[in-house]
Amino acid sequence: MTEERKAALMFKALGDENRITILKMLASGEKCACVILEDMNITQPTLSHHMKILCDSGLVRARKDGKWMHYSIDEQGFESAKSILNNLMEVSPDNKQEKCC
Amino acid sequence: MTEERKAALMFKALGDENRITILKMLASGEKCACVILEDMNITQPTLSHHMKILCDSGLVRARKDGKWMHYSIDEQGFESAKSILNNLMEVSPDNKQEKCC
DNA sequence: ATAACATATTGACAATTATCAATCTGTATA
DNA sequence: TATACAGATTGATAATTGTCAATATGTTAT
Repeated sequence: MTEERKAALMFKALGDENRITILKMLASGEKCACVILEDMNITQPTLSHHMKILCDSGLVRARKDGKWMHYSIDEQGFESAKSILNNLMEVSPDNKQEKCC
Repeated sequence: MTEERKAALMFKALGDENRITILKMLASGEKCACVILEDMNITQPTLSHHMKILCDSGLVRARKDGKWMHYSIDEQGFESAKSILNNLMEVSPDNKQEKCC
């Protein structure tokens, strides 16, 4: 997978209003799915869908406890997002300044 | 507009492979549209569409010079993106830890 | 075992977004 | 003024993504 694709996937995960709301909730600590669901105007399958995207992106970790799923921010994933954002600004060797028209 | 919506819009702008490629090109300095277009496998209207999204998000600035458009990274927009990302982690007053199931 | 519950998965549909061809607008130049 | 060029806009279509109802899976309690 290209760097560009990786970056785009990470930001796609962040590019949804409901997922931002979920991340903000998780900022205050681990939450189980049912608590997140209560505070949001979406159905349970939709929440499950969003949690999958957040976990796949590395931004969120899941912990199973009996029949409950507990979700929390994955700090490492967030650091990764930050460095992807920072790396965008850095000039790569194959990306030299071209003479413009 | 809610904070969540603003954040989602910023990350949506970043959540496209072609736009990431464009941003990487701009990292090495200002480029005119025709140069960007040459290096990418998209048509001129599609590029124009992406540039609009990047400019609207505040990540890129446009400068008109005769019939050419020159685009460059807007550092302030990038700082804004970074702080949105950082603010996600911060606990807001209305976002207290709830007792979980 | 059975029932109740939490979450995941599936499949269908709606909304959004990316893309292109055609056309329009504005600018420079012959 | 006429022509050529750069980029924006429009309208149509394809691809992707978000959403829900229905159902499946796995877990706890009766």
